[in-house]
Amino acid sequence: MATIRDVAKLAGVGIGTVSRVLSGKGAVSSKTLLKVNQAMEDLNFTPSRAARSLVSKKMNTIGIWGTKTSGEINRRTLREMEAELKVFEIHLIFADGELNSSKYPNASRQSFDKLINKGCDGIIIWGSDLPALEILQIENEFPNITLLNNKIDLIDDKCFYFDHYQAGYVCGQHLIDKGHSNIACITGWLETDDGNQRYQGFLCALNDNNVNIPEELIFEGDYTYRKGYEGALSLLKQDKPFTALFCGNDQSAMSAIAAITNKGLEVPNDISVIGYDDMNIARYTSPPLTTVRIPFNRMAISATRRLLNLCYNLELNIEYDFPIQLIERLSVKKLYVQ
Amino acid sequence: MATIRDVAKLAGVGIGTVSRVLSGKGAVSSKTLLKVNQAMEDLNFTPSRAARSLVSKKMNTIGIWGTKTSGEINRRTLREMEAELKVFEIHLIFADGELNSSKYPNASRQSFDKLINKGCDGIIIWGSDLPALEILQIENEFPNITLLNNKIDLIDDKCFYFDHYQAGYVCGQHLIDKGHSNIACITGWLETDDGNQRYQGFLCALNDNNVNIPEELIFEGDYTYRKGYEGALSLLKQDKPFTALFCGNDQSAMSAIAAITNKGLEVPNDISVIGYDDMNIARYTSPPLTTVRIPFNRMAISATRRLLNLCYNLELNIEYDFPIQLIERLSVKKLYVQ
DNA sequence: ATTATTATTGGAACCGGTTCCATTTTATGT
DNA sequence: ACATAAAATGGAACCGGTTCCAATAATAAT
Repeated sequence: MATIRDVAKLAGVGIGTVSRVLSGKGAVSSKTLLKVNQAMEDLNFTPSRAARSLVSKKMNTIGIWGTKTSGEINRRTLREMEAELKVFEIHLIFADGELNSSKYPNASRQSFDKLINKGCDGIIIWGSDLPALEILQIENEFPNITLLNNKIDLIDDKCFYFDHYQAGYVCGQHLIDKGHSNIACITGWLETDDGNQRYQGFLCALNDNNVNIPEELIFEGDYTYRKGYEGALSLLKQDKPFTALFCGNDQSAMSAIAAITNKGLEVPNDISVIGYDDMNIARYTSPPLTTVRIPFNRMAISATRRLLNLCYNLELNIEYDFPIQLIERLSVKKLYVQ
Repeated sequence: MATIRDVAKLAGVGIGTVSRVLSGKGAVSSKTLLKVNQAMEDLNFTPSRAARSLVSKKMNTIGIWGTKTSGEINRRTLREMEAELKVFEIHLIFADGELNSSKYPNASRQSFDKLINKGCDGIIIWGSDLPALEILQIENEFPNITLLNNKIDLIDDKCFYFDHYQAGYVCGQHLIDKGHSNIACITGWLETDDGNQRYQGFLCALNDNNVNIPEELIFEGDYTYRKGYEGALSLLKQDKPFTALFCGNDQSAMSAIAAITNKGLEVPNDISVIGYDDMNIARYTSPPLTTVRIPFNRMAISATRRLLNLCYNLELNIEYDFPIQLIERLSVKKLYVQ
């Protein structure tokens, strides 16, 4: 509740001096420094965010935006992002328009305008809901954006993403290396870029090894438990036997395993299953899940830092390379030819 | 970027008039209203949050605070809370001090002061990390708080919680109703109130039915997958056979089932398992998980609304009663005495 | 000792809203 | 038509910081 003028009066100095102490910029003699600090202490003074924002035209707030996929944002990831922000007293808010951009063309664009104008200093755009062209347009007017899990060549230095294609390839190759050639697939959400990429990579691995996969053994999922379960059930019903199953993420892999097990089959003895993400629970399932690990947190942190650099002229370290890693556990088994 | 003065100039009126149009309070003739609205439209005017906050002394932001348990905050819950807030253009921020209050006494209290002074208008305190006495003290100085998953009698109208005791009781009773009398338990995190309550309720049910449970069959967990897995392994190693297992939450139940299965036993044929929470995945496990459903989202929304009422003199509807519900699936089986 | 530099300091002006009151315009009553 | 009440309006003052510059004090140079 104490203002800078209260502090100035108590310390017997001018408000300019207090301001200089606050910012640490500008010369202040050591005696005055002491007096002012004491006064601030005595009055339990905290500078008003609002007043600061008013003059600096910075909200000290950044937003996360992403209509579709942000539902799955991991709380741990958010916490780590916040830890980065807290150092600079920046707030993190959710800038999701619940408006779907395809349903209301320009709606998302408008919500962006408002946000960037008044709501926050920069935005992390999560996922690939917005067409690249629109993002480029936005970036042109408002350079303070960063892309997470999306890649646009023209602004590559603001993009943080994995090579999902390669990760998908690794999964496919792994199943083949283990001797499988009758392989089924429950895809991720194909409306998202990354869902598509991991699927294409997987397909490419099979192709490179001259393994082909009948259409009936491809089930289009959407990353949910439900689709994983239903997908496995549906695949099992086809008249095409398979010994291995690639799932677009761990969630669908887990529920697919449940479905397979509930049908009286065994993983991995009857069917091997490979997931994608390495969720926490992946090591505590039955059987423990073979999957591909994505260092998502590190990526999110770099996206955050890049945005901080953009918004507040900082020079935090950033990384752009996020290697994926195959985690072999017990849900994929070597197939010996009888 | 346009200010209220720009609008006033363009519309040919005074700034007071524009302000009146903005707030909707105070008399404005219909012609001026039209002119002003047109000017705002033309200039794509959005009032500055910072300027508003400066004079209103409201940050239009509320915080969520909770050091320990907030790690598990469900993203869906957060989204629903935000939907409530968005209507009033209120931001939601995380006010977590990562400081543990027991490790740094008063640290949490201080972070509170700062937050309430300058950072946000009110705070939802999640869980029971802070001692009741301290919360009461805080509430005395800063009435704009709301408790989620915590109960303090003196400020009951600001508390939103379940009867975890009763829910625990229901779980215990259910196992007994199904004919079990050799029952093991992997507790939730006993350092949290709700972890304790569900455990005590469970114990009470057994006691009321004259079932007693040897100490060896109680494993102290902490809600994590890891402890669920380790706990089940540890219980299995004791020399005390049991036919049913109560777990403090679904996560530990799931990993306990995995551990049991990996040891070559079957759920529910050898051991019945009951969980707690009804997570999304609970219906897609093998076997599908019997559990108790907690309408957490509804509770969080009421806590949010109550806080809105407090902070901004609103009168949104609130509910205080959140009935729990036993969800019977297949992980608990009726035991027939041989 | 005197002047030129440099360090320190105080405070007016400003950021963009809201509040409030004096003033002008319009409507109502007789 | 005139007095009076009510409606509409303009803008100064303010919220609590930052910025910037003129004024003053301290130090160095001649």
